[in-house]
Amino acid sequence: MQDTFCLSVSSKFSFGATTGKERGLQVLTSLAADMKSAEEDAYSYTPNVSLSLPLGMGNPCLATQYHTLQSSPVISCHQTGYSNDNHAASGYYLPHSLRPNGAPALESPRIEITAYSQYPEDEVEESSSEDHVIKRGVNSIVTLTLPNADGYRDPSCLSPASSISSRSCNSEASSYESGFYNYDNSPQNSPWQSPCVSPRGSSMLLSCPHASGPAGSPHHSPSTSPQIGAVAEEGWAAQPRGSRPNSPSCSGGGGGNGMGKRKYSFNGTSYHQTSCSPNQSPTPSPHGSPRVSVTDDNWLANTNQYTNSAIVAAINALTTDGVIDMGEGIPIKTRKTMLDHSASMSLKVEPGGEELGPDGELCHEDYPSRLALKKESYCAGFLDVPQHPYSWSKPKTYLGPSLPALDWQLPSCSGPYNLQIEVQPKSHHRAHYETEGSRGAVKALSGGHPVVQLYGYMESEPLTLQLFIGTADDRLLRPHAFYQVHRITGKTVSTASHEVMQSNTKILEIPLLPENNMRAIIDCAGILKLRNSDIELRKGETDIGRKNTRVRLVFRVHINQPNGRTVSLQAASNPIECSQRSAQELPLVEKQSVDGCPATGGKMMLLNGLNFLPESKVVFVEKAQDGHHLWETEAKVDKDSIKSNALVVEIPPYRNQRISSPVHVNFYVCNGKRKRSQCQRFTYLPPNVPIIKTEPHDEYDSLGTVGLSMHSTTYYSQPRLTPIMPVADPDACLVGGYPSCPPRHAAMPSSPPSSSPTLHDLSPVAFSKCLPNSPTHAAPPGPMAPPIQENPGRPNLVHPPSPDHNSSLGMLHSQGSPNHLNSPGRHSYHPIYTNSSPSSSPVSHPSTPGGPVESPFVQAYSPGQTQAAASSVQAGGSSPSLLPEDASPPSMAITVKQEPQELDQMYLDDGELPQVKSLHII
DNA sequence: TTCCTGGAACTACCT
DNA sequence: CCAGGTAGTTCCAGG
Repeated sequence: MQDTFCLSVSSKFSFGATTGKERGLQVLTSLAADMKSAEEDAYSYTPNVSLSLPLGMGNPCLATQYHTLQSSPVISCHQTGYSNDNHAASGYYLPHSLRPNGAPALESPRIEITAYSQYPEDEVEESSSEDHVIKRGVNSIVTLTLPNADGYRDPSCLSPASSISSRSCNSEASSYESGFYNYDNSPQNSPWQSPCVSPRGSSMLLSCPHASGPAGSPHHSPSTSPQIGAVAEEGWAAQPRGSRPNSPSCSGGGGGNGMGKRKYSFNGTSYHQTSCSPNQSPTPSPHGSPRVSVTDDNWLANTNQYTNSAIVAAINALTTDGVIDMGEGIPIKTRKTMLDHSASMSLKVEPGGEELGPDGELCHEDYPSRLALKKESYCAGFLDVPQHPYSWSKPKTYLGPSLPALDWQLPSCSGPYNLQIEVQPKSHHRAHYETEGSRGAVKALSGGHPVVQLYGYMESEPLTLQLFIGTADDRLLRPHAFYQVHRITGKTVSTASHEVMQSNTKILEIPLLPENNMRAIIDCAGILKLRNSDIELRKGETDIGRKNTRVRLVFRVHINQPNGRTVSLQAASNPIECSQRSAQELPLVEKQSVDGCPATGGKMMLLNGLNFLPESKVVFVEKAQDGHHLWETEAKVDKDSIKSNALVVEIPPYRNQRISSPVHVNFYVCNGKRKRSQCQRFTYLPPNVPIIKTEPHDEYDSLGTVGLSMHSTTYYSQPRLTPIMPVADPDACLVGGYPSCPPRHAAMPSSPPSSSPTLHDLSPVAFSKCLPNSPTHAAPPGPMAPPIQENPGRPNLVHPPSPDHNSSLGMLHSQGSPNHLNSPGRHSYHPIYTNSSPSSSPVSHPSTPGGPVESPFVQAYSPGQTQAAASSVQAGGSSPSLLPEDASPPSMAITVKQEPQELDQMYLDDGELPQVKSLHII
């Protein structure tokens, strides 16, 4: 953590110093390195680390910083709200843990930053209890120069690639680039919001003292963005990419790889890009800002979210102030850039015809000459969006700082609310490159499109459903660095949407209307693939693009509560394979009729999926934590029953017929060397244990009981698990392993909740695994944030968790629960999850811990509670009962930071080693 | 004309 | 260092 801190700080400096592109790069690089180290540390699971983690789950450091930067101003507010009022809440995002720890000033600062990011210092001060901390944080934040950090990642990554391609400009790239800027800009923070919102937002903010003043500043908010811009610039500098040209140049085809080698020398160029990018993104910003003001206002009025947005806006306004402060650390140049970007980038306005005029104009204006070319596209993008009854005008606001970072793990249900994916997306969707045309929207197996519905929401105000592309690996769910959601427009698209950049992640915002039963058909979301080389060049980026081709659609909804709190729910889809090749060659197991059976085996299991061949084999394997194969056997496949999409296998007897507790193993379908499906979970049960059937949708429930994996979920999750397993403790991950998860948490240290979040990051893997639903998600660990956020200034309230399901559970599910999707109704989640959740919860969420059901949230908010909860959860939750094995300490004891989850598996299978960045044994 | 798609060529990298 | 294979990225063409 400390390191992290230092890093961040350094980054700032760098920033300041960085004026020089190259230097900036270097700095960035160094920072990145630091960042990584920090992350690793976090993973390592040091208390301190844990703290850091909260910031950026996936990329904690970076992300965090980003947020921080952006958020910094905001943060103060939030904190106020959250932290002050809710310790728990704060913990939630913030690292209570820190406090618990006694958190050194350092830590606390970070955390807060990360979590909310964005409060004006003033606000911070206001915050009472945590104020001190917060202030520190703020200060630190300011000092941190978060912006820089942000800049790093974002800029580098996105901008480069995206910016380059013309398309990129338009679509994703633009978004990307914009994203950079956006990030900061990110609606929330940024600019546009602030502008629009500000007025109302201010009012909103009023609730939060902090906000008040600032509101006016909204416009200023951009200032905040500037920071970002600065970052971005530098980052960009790193990458040259003029545009596609570069990439292509790199290689004809494979160029991408080569790109990685691209040198910063280009930076200068990149710089431009950066600037450009902003422009591109600008569209958004420009539009956004102007429009926003209008729109936002409307929104605010209309939606709760707005409320949030309003808050955000207020924050932004404040931020502005804050920005200024921050500005100190940042080079003037940078600031300007940032500002611009922010403005431009922040939002892409879509649709609304309303915006069209303005947007288009704005966009053009903002854009640099270069952009001009692309401008059209951008603008077009905005304009294009089909109108809906529902007007988007102001959407995004809520993105604001108050909202949890994208890498935070959130529950899918809380109290009466339950966000579910009613219709899951197909397991394969070929993502398109910026150099390609769109490959259309993600589709559902049925041929339609994914459907998401929010249950339990009885208000008349529409809400905004956020969608972004998340990872599908074992680690905690977080925005996928190599993929971005791509907004699809056209006659065939019935759902309105608009893009927003948050951090480096593009978010598609879709209206959830009461008249539609709070149900949205996701026919407007495609997936953009970013060149690996572009992303890997980002500072702070630790993930590897190669074979990291699985993603999940992550949906979020933020519901404002009468008490001022905001309930944030998240649901992640089943994994989606995005590569052309794998989609054509690799077998895929989508469903398994049985999750487990007695050790004697002999039962038949039906597998549904894709690419099954007559020569397909089904192999059951059991790996030790260290990855060693303990057992492997080929199951008998009923050749006669093999179809491309289904096959029947006879479950082989387990090596030990006398197991006293469930044993988790994996199995996969193999079509040949290197052509094997992801590992699926399977549990051998003691003779007297009832067999659980996986039913496609309900599984969770059953699982809950047994802790068995969920079928569908399993599919992908397993893979992840697999990787993890080898490394850390597979078991933990294993479905059955849920218990294990808890243990981990426990192990995790309870580190104070605060820390926990961070920690979670580490543990995430485990979590993810644990979480049946979304293996991927695993929301886990660390970052799980309580579903409910308190608004600034508010006391910590506890939300009654949803009675139905343990809120905590729900939360867990949400993320992982693609399965859930199927059964919309099912809110209920398995306690098991809860257990798992605990793990996750421990950290951030109280909610998670919520295992306890209702109060999870509360816990989350109150640090103390959180911890307690977490621990309790873990301990109790771990459901030792569930699986002794899982409980097996090993899992708990060991925390591994893995790289791309999937990768791990894949690599492992291939012989490639999953990368274990660090393995800590507690 | 634009958007989608499906296929496949190219190239870099890994084994 | 070379060959074979794999995977990422870019192109092309048809609906």
